[in-house]
Amino acid sequence: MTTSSRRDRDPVLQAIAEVFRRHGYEGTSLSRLTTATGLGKGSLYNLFPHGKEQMIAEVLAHIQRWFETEIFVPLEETENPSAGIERMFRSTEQYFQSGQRICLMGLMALDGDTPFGTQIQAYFSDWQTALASAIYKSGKPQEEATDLAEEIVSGIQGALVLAHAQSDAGIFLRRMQSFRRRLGFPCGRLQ
Amino acid sequence: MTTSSRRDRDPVLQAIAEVFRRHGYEGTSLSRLTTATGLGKGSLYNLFPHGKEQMIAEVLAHIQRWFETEIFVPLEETENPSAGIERMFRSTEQYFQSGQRICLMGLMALDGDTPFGTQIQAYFSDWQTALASAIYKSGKPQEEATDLAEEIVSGIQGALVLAHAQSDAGIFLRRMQSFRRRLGFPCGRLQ
DNA sequence: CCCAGTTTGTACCGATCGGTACAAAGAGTC
DNA sequence: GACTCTTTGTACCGATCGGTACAAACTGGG
Repeated sequence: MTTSSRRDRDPVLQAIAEVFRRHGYEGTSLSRLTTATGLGKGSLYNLFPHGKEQMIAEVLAHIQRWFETEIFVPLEETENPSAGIERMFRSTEQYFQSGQRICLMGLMALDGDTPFGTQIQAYFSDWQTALASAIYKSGKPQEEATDLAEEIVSGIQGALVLAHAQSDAGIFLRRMQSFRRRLGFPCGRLQ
Repeated sequence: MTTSSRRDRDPVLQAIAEVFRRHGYEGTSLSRLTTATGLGKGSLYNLFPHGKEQMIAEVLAHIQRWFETEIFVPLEETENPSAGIERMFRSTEQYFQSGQRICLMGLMALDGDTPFGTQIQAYFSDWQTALASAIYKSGKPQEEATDLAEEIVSGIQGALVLAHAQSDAGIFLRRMQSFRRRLGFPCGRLQ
């Protein structure tokens, strides 16, 4: 551990994540990873001794951590639930680059038999729980809060799918506005 | 063309489609296809001379055709828009096996650089257009009809993602009920 | 029953897969 | 500058990839 090691891991991990997002787990080959990161196999296997599986595991863990600290915790802890929810919308729009970026958790959820089922499950249920809690605190009855949270969390995933299918980021942003309206946030009616 | 040829294509195509659904395009290997179909490579390349790419192309075309005749056209042509919409919900629930089955179009939309972008685009915009038309005919203003159609089409995709992530088909069915409610269909409030 | 045409299994192709071995190069310490 | 320890590029591994060649087995029509 002379110089880099820890310091250089993060940007490399980010580049790797983007490859997984674009090609899925099985479509991500080591050659794609070497070109995307600019590192040779030697360096990659030095940083991630267990290869592809360690890479995807660390990428997923990194995503989970980011959402946890940046979105889920603020959602649950805020004393101003509306502000917390609005912050979630903004962070989400930013993270997914207004719909141009895919949700790797959602992609992995569809991909079938990964060994990360429980991790993916936790990601989505954490999100929904945190959001439901904030909506509940904002004054809606518990039952409705849970239902709205499910609607929004799944709706975000669907918006990403549709936006990507149509190559139209506007769809994603429009859906996000629709969720705000649904929660009674002031943001103007349609469009 | 002595016996089978045309007749046997369909069940084989169905088995192939299931493999694509479970593993994505890049994750679908010829060995998986041979075991899933029970056919050897020789037979597969006899039915689909251009290999994997022809298979996925025919699978997508088959899906497109099915939705077109079974859902989109009835949606647009019905004189009773509410009945047409309810029929769409039922067909959709049935097709996706109450959320246990994945939407291959949605998966391909996420998968990135496929040569089927326009086909995928058409699938979703056809769906949205047909649904918006039915909602409009049911009495909602055009602007709202378009928005609701976008909400529901993307919402279905998101419901599939979430249901698969949580291994809980109930999520999908609950979302579908929510859409019905949203359109003013009688189906009881929450749950 | 024979024969044209089809369907099938098997062997094989070069390319690429994920992963390993290891020697050369780099970098911090003294 | 010599000595560690880490990082890197390269060559190589067996396995599998998508795809082809082709002879044997099958099939219905005459």
